[in-house]
Amino acid sequence: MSLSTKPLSGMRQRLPCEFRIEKYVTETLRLCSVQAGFEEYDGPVIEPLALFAAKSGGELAGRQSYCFTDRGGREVILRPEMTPSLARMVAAQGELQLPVRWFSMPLCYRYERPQRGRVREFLQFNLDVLGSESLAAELEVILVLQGIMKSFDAPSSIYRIGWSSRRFMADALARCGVEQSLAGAVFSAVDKRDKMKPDAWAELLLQACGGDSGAAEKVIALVSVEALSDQWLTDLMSGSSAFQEVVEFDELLRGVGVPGAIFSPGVVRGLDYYTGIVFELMDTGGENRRSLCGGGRYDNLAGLFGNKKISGVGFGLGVLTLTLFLETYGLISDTVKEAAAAEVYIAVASFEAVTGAGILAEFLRDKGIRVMTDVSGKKLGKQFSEASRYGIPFVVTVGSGEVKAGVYKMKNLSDGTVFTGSPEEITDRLK
RNA sequence: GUGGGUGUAGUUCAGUUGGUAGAGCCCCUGAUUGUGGUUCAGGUGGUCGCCGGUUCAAGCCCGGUCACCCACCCCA
Repeated sequence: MSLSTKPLSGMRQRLPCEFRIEKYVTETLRLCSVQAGFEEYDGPVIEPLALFAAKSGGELAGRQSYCFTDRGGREVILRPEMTPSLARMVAAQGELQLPVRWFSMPLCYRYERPQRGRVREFLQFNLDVLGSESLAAELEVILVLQGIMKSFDAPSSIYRIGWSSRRFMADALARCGVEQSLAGAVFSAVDKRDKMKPDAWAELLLQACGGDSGAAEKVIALVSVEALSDQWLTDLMSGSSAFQEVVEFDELLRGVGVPGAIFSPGVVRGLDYYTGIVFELMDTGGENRRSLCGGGRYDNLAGLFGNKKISGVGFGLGVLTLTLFLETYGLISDTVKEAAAAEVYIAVASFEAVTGAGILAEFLRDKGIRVMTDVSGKKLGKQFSEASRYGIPFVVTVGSGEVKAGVYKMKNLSDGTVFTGSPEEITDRLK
């Protein structure tokens, strides 16, 4: 029986032509982070199960995880996300000067059924500010997110950064008459609003409110609010400090100018550890309905590791979902997709010339030129085809005659012209 | 875990009421034995996902199974 030619379901392997695109995306993300003064970190792929059981969403550590018992009898998990590891790293650094701005590009694992934009092994870009309670941290993080979209030339018309606040919503729900014990269910119902038909959603919400139709109607009104200046809303929330914070944050966003950011009370996010401002980045078109990015403030994440209370704000961004988004809007240029593997191809006329070709290749490489030499041993015509297929613009032909004379012909494949000269002259020509 | 769809050449896909397995692209050879893209001529390549059933005869019908895709759940 022969082995399968496919990798395990949901595990990613990338051919060079695919990897090139991923690298372009990840390098752009890194550049944007570094530009805002963020530093890259990394953590272990395998973590103790308990690290996730405590704080992530319920399903994350349970049904949707790769977990097993290692040879030492420890319950371990292939990390489904990065934030708990980050919290531990920070908690362990007694001397760390806060705040810190860190980012990471970890491979994460979730055991769920693969679908579009969703696989079992995925890169999740993470960016966080830790140790600042100021709304300036939320602003900074959202500005980086906006900067990322700008770097990819994504116009603000094709995406939306919806934001809200957990604290505000908790307060607002109470004021709508939702019982405290039902708040979790109502949150989860609110989160589903965009995915359901209005009637069905209203029914679900009513259930979540424990059948209290008065409360349900108010929640519907709350979630439908589009402006913070809405009279009904300001009346409802008068005297609320959480609402005051939301208004303040809105002023910050307007002050700097973040056209993609829109206050959306319906945004609550699924992860349990978010406490304050939460936000997500959505594609406004129809093709990528999931959020590309989700984030927010968490106040007590490091609490797991002791008394130290560290507040943070950050987001996770799926590299694959982002890439799909960029591709559907044609934002990955042909120069990224078709980047040439080298600047010059050295065609070898006969095996006797291999040495000469190698010497020439080394000479050019020492000058910083990317050189591919033929290893196929096929006839020259085929070698030219090969160079052309790789998108390499120049071909230098090396045979025993050229080696003896020290003079080579270099053909420009785009216009067919031929340049003849010494290695130095060829170098100058290529520079 | 739930629901829907699709499995035919390396790839994208046709394949009529059941009657000899097809096309484009790719690849290989030649026209051109030291010069690519275009063109022309020719060629390689399939256990029709797998197992069973019906039939004189199955890519096609039936049952099962596996894989992949899409959606749900959850989330990036």
